[in-house]
Amino acid sequence: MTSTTTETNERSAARRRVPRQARSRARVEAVLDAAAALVVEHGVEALTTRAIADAAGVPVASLYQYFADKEDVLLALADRDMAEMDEQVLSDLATLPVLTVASVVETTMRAFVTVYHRRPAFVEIWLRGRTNTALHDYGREHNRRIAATLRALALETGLADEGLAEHVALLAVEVGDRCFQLAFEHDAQGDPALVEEGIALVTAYLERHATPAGRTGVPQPGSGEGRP
Amino acid sequence: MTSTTTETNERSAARRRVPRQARSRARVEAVLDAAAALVVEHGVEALTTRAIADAAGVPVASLYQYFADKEDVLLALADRDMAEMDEQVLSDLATLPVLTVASVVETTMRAFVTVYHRRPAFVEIWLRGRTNTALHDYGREHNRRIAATLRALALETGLADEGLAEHVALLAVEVGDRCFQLAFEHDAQGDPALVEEGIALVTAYLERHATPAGRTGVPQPGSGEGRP
Amino acid sequence: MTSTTTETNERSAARRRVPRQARSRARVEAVLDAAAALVVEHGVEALTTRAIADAAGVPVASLYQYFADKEDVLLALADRDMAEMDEQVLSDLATLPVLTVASVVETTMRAFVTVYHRRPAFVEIWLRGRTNTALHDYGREHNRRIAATLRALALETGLADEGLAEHVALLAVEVGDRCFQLAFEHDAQGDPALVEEGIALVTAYLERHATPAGRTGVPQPGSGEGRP
Amino acid sequence: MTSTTTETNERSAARRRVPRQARSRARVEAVLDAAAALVVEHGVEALTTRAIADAAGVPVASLYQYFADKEDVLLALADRDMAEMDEQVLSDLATLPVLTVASVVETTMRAFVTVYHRRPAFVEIWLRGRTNTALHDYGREHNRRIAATLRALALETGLADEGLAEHVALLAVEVGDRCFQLAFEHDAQGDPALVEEGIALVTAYLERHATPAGRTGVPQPGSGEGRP
DNA sequence: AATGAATGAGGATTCATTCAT
DNA sequence: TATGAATGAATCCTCATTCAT
Repeated sequence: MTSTTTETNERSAARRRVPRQARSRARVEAVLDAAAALVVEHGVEALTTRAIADAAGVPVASLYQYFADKEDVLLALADRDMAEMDEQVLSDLATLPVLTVASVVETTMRAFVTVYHRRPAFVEIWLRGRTNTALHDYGREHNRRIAATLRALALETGLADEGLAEHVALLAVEVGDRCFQLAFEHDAQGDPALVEEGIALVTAYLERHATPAGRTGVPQPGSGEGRP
Repeated sequence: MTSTTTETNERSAARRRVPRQARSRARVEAVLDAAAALVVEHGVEALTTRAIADAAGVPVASLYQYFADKEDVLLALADRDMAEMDEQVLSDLATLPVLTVASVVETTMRAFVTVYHRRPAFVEIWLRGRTNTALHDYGREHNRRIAATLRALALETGLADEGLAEHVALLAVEVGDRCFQLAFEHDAQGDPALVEEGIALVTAYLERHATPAGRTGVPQPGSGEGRP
Repeated sequence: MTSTTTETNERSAARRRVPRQARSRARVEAVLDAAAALVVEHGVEALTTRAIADAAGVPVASLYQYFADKEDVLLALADRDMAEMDEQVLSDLATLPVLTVASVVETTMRAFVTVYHRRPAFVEIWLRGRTNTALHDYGREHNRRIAATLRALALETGLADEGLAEHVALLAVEVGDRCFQLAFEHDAQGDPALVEEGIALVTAYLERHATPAGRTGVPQPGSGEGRP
Repeated sequence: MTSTTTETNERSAARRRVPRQARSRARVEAVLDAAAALVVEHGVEALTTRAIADAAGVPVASLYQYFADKEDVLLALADRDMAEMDEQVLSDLATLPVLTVASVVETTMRAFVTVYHRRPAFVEIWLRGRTNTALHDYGREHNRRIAATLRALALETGLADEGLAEHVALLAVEVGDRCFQLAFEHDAQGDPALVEEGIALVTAYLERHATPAGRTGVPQPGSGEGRP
């Protein structure tokens, strides 16, 4: 299995006019942290460049040294947590001795919940901030990437065969995503009942597209010599 | 069975400060038509009071005679089409001689598609306009109402029993909604494959919560003395 | 002879999005007066919307009620004085018992000087403010109009015949304009010697394109029953 | 006759804080070439330090190593072409066997046209870029210098006598300049008719200030032992 | 009921220029 | 000499909404 998303999920190239490498690490992080705090407190819609700059203790103009524009800050924020999300999913899946559609779905979705719990800002940005167009698009795009990765995993391991269309995988991810949005809408911890139902829902759907082995289980591939 | 939503779907009471009766019918319709056209052409985000007023040929200030605020226009627009949606769903369901979870889900979802095809503005507002906070909330609320109605129908007809939790019904509706969002994202007619998958997905999920009769079928209740 | 410019010189229609009639006279004048004062004091380049608004005692937003944008204010300012300029030219020309190229040129150019003396802001805007693109364009356009009007006069009265090309008239006006720019560059009253030279220059040039009568003189047409 | 302008036309001393010698020739030229290209493509107003730096492939900060500030780049650009202009005028004038006011004016003005044709960037900067304050001032200043030089030539050769005031010479140059601005406003090649008229105009004016010999002709001074 | 007029309240960006290294 | 990084300082403009009439 490979990374959930290719590299740390690079945002649309066109957008990133600012050389990421060049960013002064510490200050950039300060800006992101400040933005995250503001988002948790007031929501994505209320975020303004001045608020971020003030909270981070940098001039507004410096924001534009590190980020292409305001939305780029938001996307960087999403990127940061999403990278962690990807890692969590990967490492959790790696612990499974036996893979089934059900166990993969459950493990993946619980990994999401784990990160949501750890990152309140991510809940605000990723689950509740979708009214922001940039985040909306980012969400679609990332879901597409996740779907592709998980589909690849399923094909590699034999949980599914080529008959598993890409749009089916995407639908599963999108739908799981919506379950989380619902579960975390008013509840910072996520309504457990809704999370359970979400897992059941996605599982039920994907089992329809699974191979017999996908339902009964296949051993974790390369158990022992997994790739870095 | 009763109306899919109670009355013509009253938007949050607090919002509607303007007496509906008082509205000068013709002008209100002109405003809504103008807004609908603008939304179809430029999307929900680009809608401004002045644009609406200009397009409708009324002074901006008059908008506030008919609507509480800008978002109220949007909601009225949604209401208008949503009422039609509810009717379509009801009448289509009424034609079913035998109800099953599968047939109810399919009929309902196809009724949605029918209206989406008929109302391009509705696609723009309801499926693509969710970046607007008011519409986002309206969507959640309406989905909740649809879920309640359909759940009531399922309980009445025996497709499901009391064990069918409200949040399960809501999840099904929300998830179906997401399928439509995906299907209509770039395609004004809706990607047929995604629609099919959506139907399959919701059906698979709800059959898990159905009674045996829900899977085999129950006769259309009161077949012969249909509702008004 | 007709008006120097058709109507009060309407600025490019495209620009004027704001209905002039609707403007609350007094406030608009206040804005223009404030802007004029600022221009005289700090020059055209230094003019900002906030400075204008503050000086006029109106909110910045109100500026946009009366004017399409910042440049529109400048153009309105130019319009105001230019209308006066046109009138001065017309009435001064009307007093000439006999018209010659020389007398028309001299009278016209002295009328300009008269208005420049009366309107310091006009000197700043019209003669020194040409670094502003909008004013630059306005200048070209107005010069074109003046040239057309004066050429028409020359043809009507026989000072010149059809051989007087439009671009010749324009060149004469543009060149006279440059003389004024030079004369008033550092001198609020205009360097008299340069003004004289300017008159001589334009006269010498246009006499090359004049009819014999244009050099010897023709009676003021309609002397006695002039047009309204 | 001496150089049209003293040395390579030194821009206002105060401005040039950067030692010319110190400039890394190649990079300086790269910057100027890049700036010239940008000016031709987007006009003077659109020029920014970053655009120049990017196009030239040097860091923005390095610009300040070679030039005092942004406008200094523009002025250096103007200088470069203006030096060529001066040379063209001088060499063209040197070919005249007989000097008259008319031939000097015509030769000079045609030399300008020659260079305008050769240097599109110069047209953009010198003729169309006058909305830039620095260039506006540079223009005035250079015209003054040209006027002084040509007046000196006229006095030396006897085309005019001491009665030819400096401001007369300046007016002639300024007015010729305006003719070019008009001729090249929309036409990269310059409207020939306007150029002709301009020559006629300036000639007609200066002949009023010429000596009889200025009208009939004087031999090219030192024909045979030209200047270095 | 209708509306012309007014405005409060921001908000995102751009850019030339300067230093510390 | 070269330059990556930082930033001070403004600026224009939009828009929803409210009154007085």
